[in-house]
Formats: sequence, C-alpha cells, structure tokens
Amino acid sequence: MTTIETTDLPETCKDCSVRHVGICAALTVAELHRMARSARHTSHGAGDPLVFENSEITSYANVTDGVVKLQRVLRDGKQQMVGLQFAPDLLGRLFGTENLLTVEAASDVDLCRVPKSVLEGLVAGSAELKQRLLDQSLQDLDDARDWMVTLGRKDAQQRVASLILLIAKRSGPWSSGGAAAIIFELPLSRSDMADFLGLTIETVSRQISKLRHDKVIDVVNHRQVTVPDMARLTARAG
Amino acid sequence: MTTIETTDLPETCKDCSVRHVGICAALTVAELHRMARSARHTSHGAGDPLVFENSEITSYANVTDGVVKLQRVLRDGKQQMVGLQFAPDLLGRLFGTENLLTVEAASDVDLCRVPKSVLEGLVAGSAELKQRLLDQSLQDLDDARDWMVTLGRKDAQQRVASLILLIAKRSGPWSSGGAAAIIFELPLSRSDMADFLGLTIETVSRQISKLRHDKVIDVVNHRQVTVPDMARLTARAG
DNA sequence: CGGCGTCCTTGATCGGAATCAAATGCGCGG
DNA sequence: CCGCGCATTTGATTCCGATCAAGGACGCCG
Repeated sequence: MTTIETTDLPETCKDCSVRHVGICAALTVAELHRMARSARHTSHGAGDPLVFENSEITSYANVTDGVVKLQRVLRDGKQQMVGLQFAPDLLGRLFGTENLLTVEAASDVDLCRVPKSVLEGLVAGSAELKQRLLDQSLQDLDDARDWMVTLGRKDAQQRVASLILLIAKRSGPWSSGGAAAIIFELPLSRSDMADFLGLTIETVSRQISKLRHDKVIDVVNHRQVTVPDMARLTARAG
Repeated sequence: MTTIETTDLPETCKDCSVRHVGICAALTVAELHRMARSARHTSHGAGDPLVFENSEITSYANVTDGVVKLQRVLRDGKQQMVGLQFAPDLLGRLFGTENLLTVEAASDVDLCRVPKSVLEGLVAGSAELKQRLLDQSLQDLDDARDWMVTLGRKDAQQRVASLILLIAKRSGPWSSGGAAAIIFELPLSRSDMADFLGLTIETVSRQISKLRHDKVIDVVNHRQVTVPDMARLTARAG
C-alpha cells in the first residue's frame, strides 16, 4: 500500500513548526526517521541555562520555538553575547568537542535535541544537509561580522537602535515598502541587551529613553515595542 | 606508463606553498587540474585593494602568501576590520553574489585566483572540499565571536595585547611550554591595528608604548616585535 | 647632504559612557 | 491592600579614550 509522504513522517515531526525549514527541510523522510528515533523535544523557561562553557558537546539541538542567547564569559565575570539564535537555527558547534560558548534561553524555548553522533552521521551521508549547514554557518559569519562593526565603531545610541532593528526584522517579516507601524515583544532584558551591545544597563536604558523621547520608538511595560517608522529607526542605527 | 603523483601535478601547483594545506589538500589530482586550468597567480603590494565592497563576486582566491585585511566601511567613512586572512585561507564569500567586504593586502600578498563558477562546480562535486570549506567557515565564525568579546568588553590595553597575541600565534607555531622569546614582524600599520581594534591610532600607539615600558614586549623600527614571555602578554590580553 | 612626506609618538583637553547612588515602577505573596 | 524584591529609570560624578595639536623618526629622491 502506498501512502502520501506526510503519513510516513515520524510522529514527533508531524506537527513540528520547523519541519519545512532549516536542516529538517534538507532531509529525506528516511533520514528524518533516523534522526527522530533518537531526538527528544524539551522545553525551557526564560533564563534557563542550556549549555555550559567548556562542557563536552554531546548533542546538537534545533531551536523549534523561542530565542536563545550565545555568550562568552570573561574571567572577571563580564560577559559578551556573541549571537542570538531563532527558530529554526541549529544549536551547537559542529564537529567541535567542547562548547566554547554558554547558551541560555532568552525567552521560553523549545528544543529538539539530537545526539552528536547521529547528526554527524547524517551530515556525512547527505551533501544537501552539509550544504545547508554550510549556508547557515556562512550566514552566522556574516552576522557576526556585521556585529563587529556595531561593537567597534558605533556609539551607544546607534548600538541600541541597531539591536532593536535586528529584533524587529527577525520578529516579523515586515513589508519594506509599507509605512505601517511594527509592534513586537523584546525577548531580552536590559541586562541582556547590555551584554549584547558591550554597554551597561544604565546606558541602554538612557538610550531607550532618548529614542522614546524622540518618538523613534514607543515602549510599554519595558518590553513591548512599537516602531512607527522603520526608516527613522534605521537612520539612528548608523 | 605510470608516473608518481607529483609528476602529474599541474605546473602551477608544483611549487605552490599551499599545495598540501587548505582547500587544495582536499582535491584529487584530477580536480587540481580542473582548477589549475583556469587559475591565475597574482602578486600585490602592501595596501593594494583586492576587492571592493558592493562589487559583484566573480572569483575566489586562495591566499598563497602574505596577510589580507577584510573590512567594512561605514557611511561616515569610519572603518572596522572584521578579519585577517593568512595563507592558505580562501578569500571570498561562498555562494554570495555581492561582496559585503572591502579586501586589502595588509602585507605583500600572492593570490591564486579561481573563477567563481569553477570553484563552485568543484564544491558541488566534492564532499571533501565542501567539508573543508565548512570547517574553515566554522573556524572563521569562532574567530569572529572571539573578537566580538574583545571589541565589546575589553579596554584599550587588553585589546592591543590581544591583537599582538593573535599575530604572534599565527606567525610562528610556538612551543607553549617553552619560555623562549618570540620574534615576529607586525603585518599591520598602526592605522590598521586601530581599525581592527575599534580604537584610534593614538590610543594604539600609547598602549604599545605602555606595554614596551612594562617590558611585556619590545619593539624595534615600529614593526619588529619581541615577546620575552608569552604568558605575561596573555595575562595583559584579559 | 638636505628637504619633504609619511608614519609614529607624545602631550593637552574634551566628551561620552562607566560607575556610584537613589528613586520609581511593577509583580507577587501574605 | 500592603510590603517586599527585582528590574528599570534617572541623576551626579569620574575616568578612559577620542580629539586636537605638536613634535620626532625614518625612507626616499633630488
């Protein structure tokens, strides 16, 4: 008896929000089964630690919902965020043996964890998957380099505007032409934002107040942001 | 008649310094021939522009000798260096259509240029090559994230020490145990260093003077650096 | 040898973000 | 409803690095 593809999908994948994007989109049904057999879905609250720096890498994880912070901690306790991952990004340094980063849930997060050996086996067998991973790492590299410019050459005002812009863009694909206001929830606390931006909490807060005073953004409850005019925010981001 | 591998090598590859490393090490002799047929070696003096931001990508290039700067320029003329490439790194954003970076020779540089379509054809056909490129981009990503920490959280002294340390490590593999002094040539001008570090020329110069005064490094002719004790330099780098 | 240009160093002052300190707002449990 | 704890905002002061401004050092070319 022949069935259509969807009925053959592993149970865990059937309703998965990332089934058709990210690395899962690059897999055949057979490969999906192989992965799903050892995959496990987990949920985490905002602020939960997901991976500790210097721990051994034993699994990778697909972000199926929420936002995850990647950070590096200095000996003196200061920390710098080096990336944010949204669904459907893959978490974990491929082919690494040791985690170089601390990973924390920024918002509530759902993960689909896959043992290291299983994913690496799939990568070895699938040129398409390898291609997908290469694409993501190249994109991450572009993003990291963009952020280096922000950290190295922008002042506090431009940095804060850059971050809000970044989140606005990833929150909802927005019609670039339209002048409609964008509304979204910040997945980051002021402290997180400071860590991302290489600033202090106080400076972040002051710059947000200034942007608000200048009517570039509106903020309610510290978290919900409205951007009436993306072009004006973009201009502030340098 | 059977010949040993080396006699079958393309002429251009026979004496090439990167023949056995980087992407070339991942290629079969046949693939090397295919690449060599359209490859072209070029030499460039320090400071020569190699690639302009926003230009179309038409070729990739293997760095066979020297050091290359990757930088991003802001509208107001400020610039931030986002990476350094040494032999045998591959230059050029894979699968991109447009250069997002300005590329300049930091020192005298030799390149082996390959048309975009030729290299991409080879990548499509060789899992090993794809793997090698994935490895490099993952390494570049790790490096970029390391540097984000430097830019976001370190003070001027630590930044300058970090850069000298980085160059020292890439200049000559040094026996980590030994206390022998390391001597090397800086491939970067003060201005380049400032661009890399998100500082001004004056601040870089002052910090170098301070490191010299504290006997952490010795400098002659502005360029030749001696590090008597790597551990002490590492400590200064934060 | 002397003059000039470029790169680097050093000094004086200024400004923006960090730090120190306090007030306000807000959620939560009693 | 009140009081407590935490995150955020706001204010005052300090300090590091940018900026402005000279002064060397070195190489190149006449």
